[in-house]
Amino acid sequence: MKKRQVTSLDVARMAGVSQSAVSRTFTPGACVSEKTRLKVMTAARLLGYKPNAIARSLITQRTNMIGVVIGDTINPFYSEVLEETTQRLQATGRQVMLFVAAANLDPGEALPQALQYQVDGVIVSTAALSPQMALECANVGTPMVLVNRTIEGLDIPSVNVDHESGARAAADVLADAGYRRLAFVNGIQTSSGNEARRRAFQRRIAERGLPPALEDVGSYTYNGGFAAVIRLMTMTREHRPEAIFCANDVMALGGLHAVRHHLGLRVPEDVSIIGFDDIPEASWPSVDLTTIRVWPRELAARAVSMVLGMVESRTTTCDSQILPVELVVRASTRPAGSKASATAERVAT
Amino acid sequence: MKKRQVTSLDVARMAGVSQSAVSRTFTPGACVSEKTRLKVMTAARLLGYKPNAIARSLITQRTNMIGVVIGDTINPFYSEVLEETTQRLQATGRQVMLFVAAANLDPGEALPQALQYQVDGVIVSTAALSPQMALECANVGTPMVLVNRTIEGLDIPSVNVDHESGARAAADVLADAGYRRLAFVNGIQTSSGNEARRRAFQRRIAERGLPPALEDVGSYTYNGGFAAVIRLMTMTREHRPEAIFCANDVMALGGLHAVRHHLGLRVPEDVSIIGFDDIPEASWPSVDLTTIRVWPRELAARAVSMVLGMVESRTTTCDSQILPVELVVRASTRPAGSKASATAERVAT
DNA sequence: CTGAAAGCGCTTACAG
DNA sequence: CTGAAAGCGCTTACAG
Repeated sequence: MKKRQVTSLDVARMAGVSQSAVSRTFTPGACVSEKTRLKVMTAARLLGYKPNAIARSLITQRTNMIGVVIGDTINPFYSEVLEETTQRLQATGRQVMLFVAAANLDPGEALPQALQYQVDGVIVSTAALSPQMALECANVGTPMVLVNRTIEGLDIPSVNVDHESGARAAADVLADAGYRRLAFVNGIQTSSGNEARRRAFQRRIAERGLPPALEDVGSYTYNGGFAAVIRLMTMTREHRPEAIFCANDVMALGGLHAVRHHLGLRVPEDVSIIGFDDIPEASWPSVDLTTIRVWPRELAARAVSMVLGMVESRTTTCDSQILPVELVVRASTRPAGSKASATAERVAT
Repeated sequence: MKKRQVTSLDVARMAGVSQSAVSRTFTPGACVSEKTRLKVMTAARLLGYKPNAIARSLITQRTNMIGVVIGDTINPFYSEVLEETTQRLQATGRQVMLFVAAANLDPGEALPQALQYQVDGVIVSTAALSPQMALECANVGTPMVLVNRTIEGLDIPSVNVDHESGARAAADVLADAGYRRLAFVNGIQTSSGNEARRRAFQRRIAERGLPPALEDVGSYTYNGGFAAVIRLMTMTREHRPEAIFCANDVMALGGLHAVRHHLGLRVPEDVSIIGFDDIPEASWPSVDLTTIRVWPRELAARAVSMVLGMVESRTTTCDSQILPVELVVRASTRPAGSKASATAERVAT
């Protein structure tokens, strides 16, 4: 059923011009007389001709495709990153070649595949990513930008939220509320963002004179957070944390539900919970989660202009960026003293 | 910084064989002696050679790329469809070229773009899609499958959930509970899925001897559902609905929150609410939404095998499929009589 | 402004 | 099994 493609030669013959003339007509800014252009356009319309982007890519050495690899599409945070990335790329006439890394695992063949398809650049937004992959990319000279992560030892351009300020703000909120026994629920421990949050949180706690926070792992998922919080909350009374900071909102949501509906305890009376991301669900009245707000769409926007900038200027380097975050105090944490401030305060970064 | 590409010719020279030999080594199932293969592989490794998929596509007339156009990535339902689609496609060595249609609008240039890139097939999962676009696709002979929608007058293969049974089940639940004044919140009225649900709901209501349901529109979004339900619930007492069926869960969630937290009313005591999709949030204890469960991943899986089947067999037609749905009774609807059945009942389809 | 021609990097009959 | 050669559909110097 696949019909033979109509090519520029077909159009040329019908229009009575050379094949070059057809090509020029479809190349913005090429020299063609109005008369020729008209002949070509009518013939093209009649035949239903559309230039073959693959053939063009081969000769121009540019595909206008950007590889986008993403880890966890189910997390609303990454859904927004993906949507914004794609729309921005489309707006500039680029195509996105999408790769989803199974369950936050190393994207494996994604990068090599993308490179075989000669993508002009790559945006990687996935917790797990082996340095080898990244190196391979660098070797081919394909621009790459990391979203919300870095790779130790490699100087790859990235856009990150300010993990440290966010984690410090979380520590401060809990310390201000007078808690002493805190806990931290890791996402994926090999993720650079997780590490940044964990370290900054522990350090700030120490600065505030509190004992180190207990740790557990929730693999960045709802169920993982649910289970981790159950484990923490069923410890003996002397160990049980008074407040829990989860490395992302999805886990915090799981934890919140575990506490309220599975353990039958109250938040924040029995335990405070704080998340990271401020996904839409966090502000639902029935949830009302204290969290650290980030701007996923801004993250995406920066990443897109970074890759495109590198593609245009034929570089593989550019300055990394760090975006500010904002503490959003809601009802899942106990306020400092008696005055409950439910307003969002800007975090100095 | 972009280095000159390593080509098969470079490898051939280093290995001391013809360029054809190199090509054969990288073509599964081609005839190459073990000796040649070894020479080629070592040279390739040394040079870091990877076949250029674009050049290959041009000559083989097959890109192994599938275009995927999606409407609303933020809706968890479509996130799952997208994730499953992509992973399945990747698993067969295909690439996905992603298009996201802004805010459920007509994808516009998405299809033409995809066609210029010579995608082998297209999976379209977006509420709005102009028939012209679809026709254009058909004219090029590119296989296309629609997910959860159809196009009136065109016989394009599709995978749909059983909108009708689902809507009937919703009508029955509400009629069984003894309600008389019902309402339906449309998603997007130009969406075929919305129409199917609306019509089946109204028809079933009539069959049960109830007056027609009031209607409003919520554009398939949380805020849209929130606003629509507020409008419905602030009507005069004699018009105000006793139960509301929303065309998807996202709107139902908005509606639920509007009722509980904005209007300060109780669900289901003051009004029953029922959704469609059974997204993860619907089963959160604090939500507990009665809904119609569908299987987004199964939808995606079918769509993928349909396109791939057509690609393999060089057809553009295949049988459409309809997947069953299941009523999930939770706490947002009043049970029939006094015996609350909180278990899921299979809907006959 | 226009056309003839080379060439992007590959696959695949074809002849050996 | 192997190599020389044609050709996929385009862009772009080059000469006119």
